[in-house]
Order: sequence, then C-alpha cells, then structure tokens
Amino acid sequence: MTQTLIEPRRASPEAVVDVTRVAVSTVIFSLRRDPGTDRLAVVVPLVMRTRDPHEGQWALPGGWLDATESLDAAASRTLAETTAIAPSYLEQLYAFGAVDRSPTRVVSIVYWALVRPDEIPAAPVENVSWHDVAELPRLAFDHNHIVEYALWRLRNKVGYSRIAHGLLADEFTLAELREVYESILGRRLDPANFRRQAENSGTLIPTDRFRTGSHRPARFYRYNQDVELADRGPLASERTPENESSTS
Amino acid sequence: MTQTLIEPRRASPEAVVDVTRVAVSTVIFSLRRDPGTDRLAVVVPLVMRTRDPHEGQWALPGGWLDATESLDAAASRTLAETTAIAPSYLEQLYAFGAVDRSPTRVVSIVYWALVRPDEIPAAPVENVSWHDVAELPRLAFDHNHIVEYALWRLRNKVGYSRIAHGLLADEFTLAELREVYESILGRRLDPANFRRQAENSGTLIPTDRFRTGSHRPARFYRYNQDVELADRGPLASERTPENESSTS
DNA sequence: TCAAAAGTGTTTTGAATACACCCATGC
DNA sequence: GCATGGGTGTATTCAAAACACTTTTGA
Repeated sequence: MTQTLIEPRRASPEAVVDVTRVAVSTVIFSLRRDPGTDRLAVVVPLVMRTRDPHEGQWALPGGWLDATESLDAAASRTLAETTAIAPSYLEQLYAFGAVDRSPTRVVSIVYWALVRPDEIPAAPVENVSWHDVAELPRLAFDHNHIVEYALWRLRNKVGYSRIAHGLLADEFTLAELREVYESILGRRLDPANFRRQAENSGTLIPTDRFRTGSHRPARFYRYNQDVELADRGPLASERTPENESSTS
Repeated sequence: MTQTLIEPRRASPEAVVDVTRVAVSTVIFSLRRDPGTDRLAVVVPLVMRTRDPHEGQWALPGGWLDATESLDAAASRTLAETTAIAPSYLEQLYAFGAVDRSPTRVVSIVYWALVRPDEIPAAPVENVSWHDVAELPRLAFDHNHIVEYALWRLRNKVGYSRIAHGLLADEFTLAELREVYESILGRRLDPANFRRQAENSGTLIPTDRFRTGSHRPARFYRYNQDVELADRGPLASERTPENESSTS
C-alpha cells in the first residue's frame, strides 16, 4: 500500500517544464524502547524509494496531492497508506518549495504526526522501517532537513502543550509520562516536580487502577478529553472528521 | 504593479480539471495611528480584485508561484510588487488547501510580514488600501479566515520574541515600544514592569538621544542587531538574500 | 507651580527548581 | 528487613505583577 512519489498523469509532456506539482509528506513520530539500553527512543517510519529520483534511499512517507482532496485529507491518506493506523495528533508543519529540492519542481506540504506505540501494527509493512531520529541515514531530497525541523517543533511544543499524550496509551503512570518527556527533550526531569506540574495542569484524571511491579504500585491516569492536545488557534475549526483521532 | 490572481498559461485546456495551482499570498502587518482616537491600530494592505472570482472584493496581495522561484522568493516578489517596500520580517504562515476555497483548485502558501510604518510609501498604490484588522470587510476567498489566523500567530509570537521591533523605526522610546505591544495585544501594560522586562531582555541598546516633548524627555533605544527577531529553529538557515530585510 | 510622562523602588505572588524525606510493595 | 521506585513536604530562587513614589521637562 505504500505510495511513493511517481509521476502523475499529465495532459501533455510540454507542460512539464512549467508545472509545479504539490506533494504531501508526513513526519510520523512514535516511541520505541531500545532493547539494549532500555531507553525510549523517538522513531519515525521511512519508506525505501524504489525508483528515481533517489532510488534506494530512505524517504518520508508521502504522495501527490489529489485534485479532489484537502491537504489535511491527503496527509491522512498518506499516513494510513503507509502505516495503516490513524495518528493521535496531526498538524501541518511547513511548506517546502526550494527550486532545486527535486529534479522536477515539487512543493511539499509537510505534516507531522504522533502515533501511540501500541497502535503500530506488529506486522511490518513492505519497504517501511522505523528509524531512531538520533541515528538517521542520509535521506532522499531535503528530508533530513525536514525531520530536523519537525523535531525542533516537537521539542518546542512539548514544553507548552500536552502533545506528549499523543504518544501514550489511554492509561499511563506519571513515570511513563515523564519518560516520554525525557526522551523527547533529551534530559532527565525531577520526578517530584514533574508530578506537581502534571497534577496542576488540569488535564489528568486519576483512575483507581495501579501498575503493579516489583515495587510500590503506581497510579494509572487518563487524559481529560475536554482539553485539546494543543492550541491551534483559529485553525482548530478547520479540522475535518478524517483527521479526528481515536482520542475522541 | 499590483498582481492579482489571473489564470496562468497552461499547456492545454483539458488539463484544467486535473491541475492544482500554487499561489502565494502575504498578510502584511503594519501600524497606523487613528487620527480620531489617537490610538495605534494594526493594519493590513488589501488589493481590490478586478476580475472574477470575487471581482470587486478586497483580497490579500498575492500571485502565482513561478516555476523558477522559491516560495520565499515568491512571497518577497509579491510583497514588493504590492507595496514597493521590503518587510522587516517575513515568515511562512500556513498552506491553505481546502478543495472549495476557490472555484478552481488552488493551494495557497501564505506568508505574514511586518513593515515599519515609516517605510510605507506615502503615495498610494492603485487598487491597494490599508485596513484596520479590527474592522475588515468581507474578503475574497477564505482570506478573512487567513487574516484571523495570522493575527493569532502575531499575538502569540509577540509574547515570546521581539518581533514587535519589526514594526518600529531604528530608534524609539520605551513608551513607543510599549504602545506597539499594547496595540497588538489589545490591553494596557504597566510602564514600569514593561521597562524592566525590556531592559533585561538584552536586546535593547540605549542611545544618548532623547525624544523631547511637552514633558520629561524619553531616552531613545536601538535594537541589538546580533539578536534575531524570532527563533526560527533549523529553518533559519533557509533564509535567502532576497528575504533579508533592511534590519541587517 | 502644575500636569504629565519618564523612570525607580518595594512588596507580593506564583511557578520552577532542588532536594530531603516518607510510603508501599516484591523479594 | 531492604531495595526500589512511588509519592509528599519544604526551602530557595526567579520572574511577573501591582503600585507607591521620585524625577524632569513644557507650559
């Protein structure tokens, strides 16, 4: 089901030189526990390109914008075709349009998304593999640059919104939530202070269940679904049903 | 020199139904003192459309993306053609691509810019007029929505960056700077606290000159040019010479 | 001398931080 | 019991805010 960038049909070959095509790509973030270090790593799915340009290189999942679908819809479709899952968060990142970013003129509307690790299908998808963002290979086009920018946005936004929740299952302990923040920000957080901030945010609902382990049980929390993952301003009303996540 | 949205030449008429065209528009913010209330108002230049669709309605300045120019370059060109001035700040806002936002399929890459009032040419440009964003008429396409979103971004960004400086001349008093903030945020700020924040920001350089008026003279300040107007992350390196402002 | 804006000082509040310490469980 | 993470209490630091007060000018 993976759709890579191939030439769409066009009216006449002569038009090529003058035509700017619109592509949509998505940087899909998720988390994976490294079996070796036992630490959470931020990972993104990449697609192996099977044709030129950049055949044999890893690239962001994406495809051409259909004339009959909105940008958001195109991002959702792309994402579903690649990973077969609905993201818990999806937001437009940036439009990249340097003239020389591709052999032919392509403007890419790039989205970024968050996916809960438990929603990633166990069965691997052909030509797709998840990569630690800290150890990315050289990607096709300007995709290294794009991932770098998406990471910057993720790290910024995690500081003033609750998007980290988009990477967690419905119920989670405060230690698990803290670990998400730590893996994204790349530094340790004080458990006591983190707990207070989380509790005072008004977005967490304590449950009656506890995670039992080898030590004192930790309370499970849920999210207050009334609170948006992030303030998107006047854009929030633009959301279409296909972008609504399983959060709701 | 005002360029409005007209049909670009295309290879063959049959291609129309399948072609998605890319336009670039810019929300250009500036400030104007209302002669009546003597208060600063946030204003944007609008262009009267002289042909369908939406003939006779005001619209954001914009034009089609040339196949040989980057998105940033297209925004700069558009802006220069409309206002004949270089903005002190220019940043991509959002890509709008709803299917029904125009009779034909158009994806608009929208930028937002800041312009110093003293850089606006006194001679009016044909079909262009500046409007108070608080009293906008019904605009063409989804441009009301776009301006609303741009305003939201401006108000957000003014809180954690020094972009307000992009609306002021080289030298200014703290009262003038404070008035810019007040007009953007729509609320009064404490002069004493504002002064302290401004002085501690490390971005202001006091001069030896003073604004004399009917009362105690106020010191002029300049900006520390070493500090960027806003942290644009990894995107900062993307800036091309044509986007560099007169700030540098 | 007075009005008005420039500029300083002081107090309070609240959030972020650091860190000491108690609690509850499996082993 | 004791190791280990869960969870609480508290002191410190820092910035934002509120507001009283002094300074300097033109009229």
